[in-house]
Amino acid sequence: MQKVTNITAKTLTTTPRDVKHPCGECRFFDGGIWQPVAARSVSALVRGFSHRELEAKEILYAQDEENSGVYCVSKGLIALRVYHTNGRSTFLKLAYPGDVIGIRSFLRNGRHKTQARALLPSKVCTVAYRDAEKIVRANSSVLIRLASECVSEIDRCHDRIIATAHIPNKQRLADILHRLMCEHGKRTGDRMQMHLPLSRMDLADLIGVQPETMSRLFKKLQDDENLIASGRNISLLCDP
Amino acid sequence: MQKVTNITAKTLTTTPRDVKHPCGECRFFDGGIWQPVAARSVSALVRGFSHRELEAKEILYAQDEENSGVYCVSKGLIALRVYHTNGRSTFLKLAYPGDVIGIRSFLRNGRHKTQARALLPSKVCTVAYRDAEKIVRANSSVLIRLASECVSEIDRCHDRIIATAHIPNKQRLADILHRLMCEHGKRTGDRMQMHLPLSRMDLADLIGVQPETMSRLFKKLQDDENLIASGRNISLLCDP
DNA sequence: CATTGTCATTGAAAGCCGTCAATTTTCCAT
DNA sequence: ATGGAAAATTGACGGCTTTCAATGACAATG
Repeated sequence: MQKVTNITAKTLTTTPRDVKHPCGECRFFDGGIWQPVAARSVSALVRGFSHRELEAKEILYAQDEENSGVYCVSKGLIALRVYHTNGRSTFLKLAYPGDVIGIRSFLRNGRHKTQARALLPSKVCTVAYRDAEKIVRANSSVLIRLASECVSEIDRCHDRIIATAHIPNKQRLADILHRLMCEHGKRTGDRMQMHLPLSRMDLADLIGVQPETMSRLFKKLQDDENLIASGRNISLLCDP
Repeated sequence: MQKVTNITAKTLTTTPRDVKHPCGECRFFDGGIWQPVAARSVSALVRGFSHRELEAKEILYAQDEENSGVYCVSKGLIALRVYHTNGRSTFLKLAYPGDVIGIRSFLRNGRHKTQARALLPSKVCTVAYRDAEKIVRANSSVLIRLASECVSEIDRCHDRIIATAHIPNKQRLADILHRLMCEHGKRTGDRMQMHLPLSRMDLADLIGVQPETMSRLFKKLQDDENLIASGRNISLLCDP
């Protein structure tokens, strides 16, 4: 079993000690959560690893569901949202390819506090809880990267808290549309155009207003700024 | 040096290998960040450890200052706040005894994004960056607890984002006053009374409204609820 | 004691947002 | 293609918040 050291192990062999890293082909391999990892942990990674293709609107995990591992978005777009007992909901985060989600419930070994739903056809890679836990225990570098992700998440939360307190909703909507345009838009002349991946209600829950107010914010942006909106088709003037 | 294994090492000896844990006397020792820690890390803990007594209004660390370690509040009350370029500010957190602060800038080895200022005469224990970093590298259990702190912080941020979006400001102020009363109030008859550790402006920045609005919220609470306020002296009816 | 600056309060006007109700549009499955 | 359900829009109105300006309360300072 161990008599030959195979220097191409990473890409070719399948023996337990020399298996291929399951994220090796991923374009987020560098800078990803699972890399670097000790060679002896790669087999655990392989064991716990699984893909999942999601159609738009399909649910990756439900609120209050038990955590079953660490998820990494590899394609598409995932919405993280909390439903409240009074029927309302709050849109907490957009997870793009490369983003890791489910970390909180993984680290506390508890239930998801949010629902994760695909907004676009998506692909998500999962490392099952039991194996992820082993890997984290054996590789403190993975734990450091998980902690870094948490710190970044805290920063984003603070940014949102600050923006909610100090930036008018019209401006916040404009900022969000600009960011979405950068991710999803295509340039046509001096304008950018896209098909919004979010409904008006999603946007309302993201900013924290009622759907009626969201309609009115859109109208104002169409008057003041250089926005053209027809349903989910949006067009914006490019930056000055 | 190593010929006798001293089973009372933790409490008595002072040799490098058997030093006393600096947090041993602290009432937050159990459940604290630095416990348990490998015996060989205790000397690093001692080396990096320092107290600091703060008067009210004194600054523990300034915004944009380089992180110099991990701080643990042991007495008093610390306010974490962000100042914005336009002169406004946002009150991000109240740190009570037992709370650990400065984790974010420690984990990213960067600058503080917030200012930490004492609201009451306080005592803060610091583990200097260099030593804290060594201890974390050698004790993954410490890193796990740091990550747990981050997860809790994310939860608190989400709670605040949700409350901002869905709970009227008057109610949020009442909730905050109730929480403060639990920490700082003294019972007198069927009422609780306290000296507010926060100014009206602090409260305004905590809720995200202007000082004028905070005044009016106070007035409404005095009309509707059973609140009596005179300056920083506050009195509330106890829970039903 | 007077002064000064900060904090807190109050009033008035204007703007923004929530709610309710009605209507129109869009989306999806038949 | 078409009918029905869900999403989105619109109007009216009331309530809450901001802004600006002025005033009052208080503590520190000379």
